[in-house]
Amino acid sequence: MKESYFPQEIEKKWQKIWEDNKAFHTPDNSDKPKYYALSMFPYPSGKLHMGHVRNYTITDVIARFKKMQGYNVLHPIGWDSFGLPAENAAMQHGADPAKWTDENIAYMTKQLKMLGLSYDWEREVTTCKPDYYKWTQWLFIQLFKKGLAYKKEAAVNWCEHCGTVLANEQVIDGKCWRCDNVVEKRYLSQWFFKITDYAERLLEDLDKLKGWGDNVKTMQANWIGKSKGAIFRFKVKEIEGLEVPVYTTRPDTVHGITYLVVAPEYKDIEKLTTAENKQAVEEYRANARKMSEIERLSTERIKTGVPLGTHCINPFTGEEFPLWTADYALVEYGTGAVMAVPAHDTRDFDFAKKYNLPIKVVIQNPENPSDCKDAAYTEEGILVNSNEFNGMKNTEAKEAITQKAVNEGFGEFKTQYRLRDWLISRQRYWGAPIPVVYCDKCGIVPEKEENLPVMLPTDVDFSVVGKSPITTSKTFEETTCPICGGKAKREMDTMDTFVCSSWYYLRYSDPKNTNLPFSKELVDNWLPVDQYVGGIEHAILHLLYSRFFTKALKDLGLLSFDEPFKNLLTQGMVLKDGSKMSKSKGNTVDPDEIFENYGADTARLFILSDSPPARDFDWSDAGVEGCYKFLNRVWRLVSDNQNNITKDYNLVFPLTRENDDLVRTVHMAIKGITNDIANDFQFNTVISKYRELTNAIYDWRGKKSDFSAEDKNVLSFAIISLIKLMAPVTVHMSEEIWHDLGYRSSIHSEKWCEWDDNLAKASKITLVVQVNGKVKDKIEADEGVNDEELKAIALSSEKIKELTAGKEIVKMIVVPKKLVNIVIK
RNA sequence: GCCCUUGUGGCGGAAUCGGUAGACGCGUUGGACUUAAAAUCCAAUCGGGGUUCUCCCUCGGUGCCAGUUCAAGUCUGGCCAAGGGCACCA
Repeated sequence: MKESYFPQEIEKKWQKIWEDNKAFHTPDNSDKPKYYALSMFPYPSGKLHMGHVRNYTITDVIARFKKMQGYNVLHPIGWDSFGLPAENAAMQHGADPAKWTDENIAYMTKQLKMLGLSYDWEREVTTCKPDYYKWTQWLFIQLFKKGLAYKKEAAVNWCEHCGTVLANEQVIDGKCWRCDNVVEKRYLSQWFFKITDYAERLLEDLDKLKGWGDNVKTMQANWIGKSKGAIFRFKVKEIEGLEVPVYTTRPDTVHGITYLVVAPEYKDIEKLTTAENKQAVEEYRANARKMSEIERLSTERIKTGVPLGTHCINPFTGEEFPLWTADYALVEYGTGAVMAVPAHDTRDFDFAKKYNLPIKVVIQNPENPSDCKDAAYTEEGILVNSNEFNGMKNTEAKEAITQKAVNEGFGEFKTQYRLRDWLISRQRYWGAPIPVVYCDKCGIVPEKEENLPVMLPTDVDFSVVGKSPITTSKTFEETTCPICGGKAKREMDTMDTFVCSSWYYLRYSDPKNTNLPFSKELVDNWLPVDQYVGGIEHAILHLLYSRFFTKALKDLGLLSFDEPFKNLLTQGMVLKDGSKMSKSKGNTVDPDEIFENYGADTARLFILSDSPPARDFDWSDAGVEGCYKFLNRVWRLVSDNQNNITKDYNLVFPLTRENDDLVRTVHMAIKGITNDIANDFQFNTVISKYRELTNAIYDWRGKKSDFSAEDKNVLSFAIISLIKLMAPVTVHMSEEIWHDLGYRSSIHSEKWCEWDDNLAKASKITLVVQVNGKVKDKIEADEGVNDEELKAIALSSEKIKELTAGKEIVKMIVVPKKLVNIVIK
């Protein structure tokens, strides 16, 4: 064994051996129970960043730990390789997106291997390869046949910078999630997945996800946005047979309506506008169209609107009230029309104040009645001015009033969701083509399954501006109809990359299947994912889409489970000097440099050491240095003592006192480390326990001048246990030391260390003696003493005698083997 | 406005059940080794006060204010702050 630690040499050597031996290949058939550990797969952007390093290290340690615990572990990796950056590179540098992507994958693969990750490379999946996107297209067709994929004309989010539409989930604060440019509304015919059909199940099943954090679950619940209320239909006074339906969560306030608002884009708005009001309404609508989404949705903005000139009748009161249009009503939500009750809604109140509309109070707090002249009353209360409902609690009136509307035929109970259907078509080249053709005779027709994949054309011109490069292909658009065989045109849009990433974790179970995206047997065998690890930024997007896909594929009979990810760990960001690492701030740390200077084991150890995985992690050069020093310290511990370490050690009890203590310390470390990993993967405390154990062995060693046979056995036990406990983290160093100690097989196939509960505790206890809850003394006692003996020991302490002299002892509380509290008066 | 998460030394963070607050590390300070440096090792390190001063005693302390309890970082109620999510969603 070398005297000094040379990580670069060791790491290269073992990486090659593991690769040559296919050490991390996972068989489908095994007697062992399965465990599926998964990191969110990367976009091949070019180089790994520290966020990747953290993500993959966490999952790798979990995978290796579970393997040592006796599981058949599936730990795959792949590439989310469709998407705009490849296409932008093509446009800027004239590169071929496929080639650009391949080169990035090659480089990043090299980096992943340098990190010593235990991937089964035979299961690698790349979403931009035809053998993968064939099945993305096939799944699209299955969804289409089920009515879950459909095309419609709709107001959609358009990003001018990216030249494509976006899903609602990809618009953050009115801006594009990728380029941060302001998104505008356009009316376009686009492909959607009917995720709204699954709104209730997606919401309800969140309760099943015990292994997910509440933050992610509430984000999803908010996004789905379920609310319960009522639909009321109001007859229009001036137009026979025309009704305006509204959705409200406050049916209890229906007697307080003083006007009604429809969105500027409301479908019947032209019919509802009188000739005198037409010009003003048209102007208002034109203005609303021009406004950006951000401006329009700003809650800061003063509300505006114009009257339409027509009126509705409130069937509960017979009162007439005017119709207005105002852009605070949203066409996409509810019915696009709102009943306005200014007395009990702050938005309606502001609007009524501005336009001098009447305010009618119908809910009151009997203790402290308000006339609602200065502000809306939005709390609970008792109904007034509400005919037969007067005196009823408003919470009860909600149901009673809706029931009346149901009975009389002008309303119903209604549950409403905010979730909209998922817009999946993109006007871009580098994505999976939507496998659909347009035939003049047969209409919209899916491509025949045996013709899949619909290949991306390669004869395209990336220099075009203002349209998708795919439209420049001379071969792509013209095709024949799969039904009638006549001339037909292909769909020119490709799919959102989030479609590709919504099922990749299923493909890993059966990555080479050429007949199906995966066999039902294998997917049911491996899934659900036991531990998924990734960034919080996917809390809604990817995780919601994947849950939807799983449920839809279950309904299609392709698999048998309805949630894909049993446990989810959302790791925190990697920061430097308190802020997120980014190129623009110039505070990035290049993983390559760390590997080169310190080795992957140091990088792995450090990125796990300072913070629990879910929290943000502050990268510091001093911290890396500290971890490197620790590894050197461990190395020296072994190399300085190698003559006294034997792999065939044999502990014979009883041991001498000091040796007994060290053996107990090792057992405590095994127990503590195992429990810390089981308890939400607290790797930071795991690593502190590596250090404690190392310190304990050094202390023990410092007291020895020569070694007895027993000493050698105990030292061997301690050091070999330490190396094994560290193996999931410092994968190369542990393997090297293991072999230096004479073992032939890989440490990573070893069984995880076990502890004996009788030994995983100190032989002596420190009895804490409190008087009235304050610590007054600490006394060493034997581990086996009972409660009565502890009381006696406590009372025999000189200090305690002094403090209790002349006082009455009211009672004594004993915490077994720990503490005695003496209560005195 | 609503929802979620988090508040502990100079810093990152420990502390299964309510039972010794500050593990482990970083930083800092002092020391050993060395011609010197690097590396390594040893020691100290929450604050106030006291003292017979390398020992030791005492009071306070986990965002704030109350409460429950023999005992609260931990439980309950009410606040405050930071981060994140949603938001003219009727």
